[in-house]
Amino acid sequence: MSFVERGLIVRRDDSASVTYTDIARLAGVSTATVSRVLAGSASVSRDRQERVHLAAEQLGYRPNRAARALRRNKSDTIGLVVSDIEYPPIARLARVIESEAALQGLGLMICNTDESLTRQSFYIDLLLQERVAGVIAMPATDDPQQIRSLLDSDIPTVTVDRIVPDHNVDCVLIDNAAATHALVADLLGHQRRRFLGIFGTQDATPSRERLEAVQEQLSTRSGVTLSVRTLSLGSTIGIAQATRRITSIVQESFGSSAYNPDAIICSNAMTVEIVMKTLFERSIRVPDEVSVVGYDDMIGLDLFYSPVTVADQPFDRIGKRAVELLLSRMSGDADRSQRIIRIQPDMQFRDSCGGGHS
Amino acid sequence: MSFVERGLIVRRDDSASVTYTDIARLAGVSTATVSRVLAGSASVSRDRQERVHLAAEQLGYRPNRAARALRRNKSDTIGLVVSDIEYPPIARLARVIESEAALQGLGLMICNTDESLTRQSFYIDLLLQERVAGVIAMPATDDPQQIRSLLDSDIPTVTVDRIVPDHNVDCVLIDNAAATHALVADLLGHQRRRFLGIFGTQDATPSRERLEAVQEQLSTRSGVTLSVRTLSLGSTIGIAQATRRITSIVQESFGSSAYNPDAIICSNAMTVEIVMKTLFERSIRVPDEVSVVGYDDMIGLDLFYSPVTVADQPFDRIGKRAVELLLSRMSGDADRSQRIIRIQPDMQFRDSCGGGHS
DNA sequence: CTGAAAGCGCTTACAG
DNA sequence: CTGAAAGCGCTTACAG
Repeated sequence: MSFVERGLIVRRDDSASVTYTDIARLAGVSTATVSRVLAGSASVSRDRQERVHLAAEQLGYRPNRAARALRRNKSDTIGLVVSDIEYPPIARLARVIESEAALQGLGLMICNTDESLTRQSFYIDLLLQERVAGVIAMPATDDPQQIRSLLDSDIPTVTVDRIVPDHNVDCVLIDNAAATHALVADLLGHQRRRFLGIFGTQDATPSRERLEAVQEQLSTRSGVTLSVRTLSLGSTIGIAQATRRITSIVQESFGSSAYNPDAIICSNAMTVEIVMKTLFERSIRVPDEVSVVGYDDMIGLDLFYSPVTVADQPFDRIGKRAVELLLSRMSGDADRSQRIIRIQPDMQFRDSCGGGHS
Repeated sequence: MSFVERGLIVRRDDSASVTYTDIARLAGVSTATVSRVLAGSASVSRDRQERVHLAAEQLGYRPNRAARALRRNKSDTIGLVVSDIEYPPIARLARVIESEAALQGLGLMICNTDESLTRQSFYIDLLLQERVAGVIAMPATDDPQQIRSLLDSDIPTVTVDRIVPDHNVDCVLIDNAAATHALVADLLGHQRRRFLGIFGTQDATPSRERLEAVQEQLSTRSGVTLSVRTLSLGSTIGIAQATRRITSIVQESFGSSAYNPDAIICSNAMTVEIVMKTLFERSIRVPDEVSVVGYDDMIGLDLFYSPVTVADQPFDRIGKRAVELLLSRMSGDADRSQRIIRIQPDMQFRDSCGGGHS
């Protein structure tokens, strides 16, 4: 072990670990050769290759990722920046990305922003300090300024779900217009005429595209009305308050002098959940009195008292594509234009729309 | 910037970053002093402290975590080893741990094992390569041999949910006996007499403790029967096959010549979901014909066609305690005996048990 | 309180 | 194909 010959000035406080020096000595080669063999890079004679591999194994060599990262100014870790890992579709995204990253020997660092721009900046800074090899992000907003330091770095970045207008970031997201059209068509097919749309922040791609699509689709219909409520950025109000907000939107929408929608479009699965709960508590029957549809599937949604029709975002496929794009950027082709990949939604027609898919 | 004076042998391929050398020069101090100031360690004159902080700010200094990790042989990252980040209670655990870690400036690396011992070993090795500052793990089994290299390292480790018999690992988990007693008591209160228990691998703490508790509690009751089915370790069969297994357990349990339970105890929320789905598809009414209870709450479970009674594991509190224990281990007191913290379950009595909590 | 200097474990341009 | 050597950006024991 090299510790026997290390200077005495600084002592390691943990059990000595095996280094290239140890392997080199045992294999009778230089550390440069050890590096070449273990990195599988430059060509080394077969004989030496074997000796190095054997020595490494005998000594139980374990690479030191920090040393490698320092030398190469790039770690073998990628960062995942998301709003909320607890949101089931995002958990699925994380799972897929983690699994693909592991295949490349890359670690995955999770960064949960709660859609707070402050936390988002904090995490981007942390990832820059870490010199991560790449970042997959679902930024709180589409604003490039909010992730400026990441864009200005040379760290390959791919966004998911949200298009940041910058040539340096690819994006993978579903076809929100197609998803919306399918949902609205199903509602119209069930003779729904009074729509209530509950959408998220218009500072991010999905809710903006979805709202636009609904408005466009309904604008040509006569006798059909649309009432829209948008929520502000998650961070600015917090989850508890968002829940209260949605609950009150639903409550205010029903009653003798209210809008009384016969269809509610919810921009995500949490909204679906809150809406369904509020309707249940107020004994407003789904789908008899009102249809409910949403975006994003979630485990159990098909077992609700009225199974909910949704346009699922297939985050397993989205995650895989995102990793593909990221790896491609990581392996060099950095100076090209922005790639935007659209994935088709996975429609789940269930009873909440009116039963018997139209 | 220091790049102007760096040797020419190796060129940085990215934009030059600010280092201690730059700060030291601008502040007119040594790099040692810069380190002392920015690490907030040894005492430095107020005057120099200010100059260093000012210089760091002016230059837009960003620490290099790899360099620090290499020098200290320990990174500012902790590892989280879990079976499946997509399982909602675990997603919550990850969220809490991530949030607590961020408060300490620690990154969180996610390791998803799918309960595969191979993947578990792979990830432990990765975390060792990373020289993580600590690990919180939900190991696939209680067997210390499976995480031997982690235990043999000097990396502080805390387990969650599963007790690994080794003095070097603290553990935080719920009081499985109390949870079980509460569930069984509720079932008995609703005159249930024919129990079917579907438990997970007996190689891990929770299912073992729960099964023991059920058996013990029912053994003193006359006229009450218990049929037990246990599933093997997740990895050995995979999720799809586990689903099929549970589905067929339920299907085989009902029919003229079958056991026909009037109460099903499910060892986790995924089992609850599969059982509820199978019963729904077979039109077996809950709770009229059979009660269903489980462990772990999950969003939406209260909106099921029959809201499900569960003993929730409060993973937010569990996660916080785990981080506390880990930080305490990380700050030194490593050579003490194993600490085991029991958290009380959070009972959610709902209709699936028979309505109107007994 | 402070600085000069060594060294953490790798990678790689250079010179054979 | 191979090795000697420099250097990545920090931290810290040592000597003032």
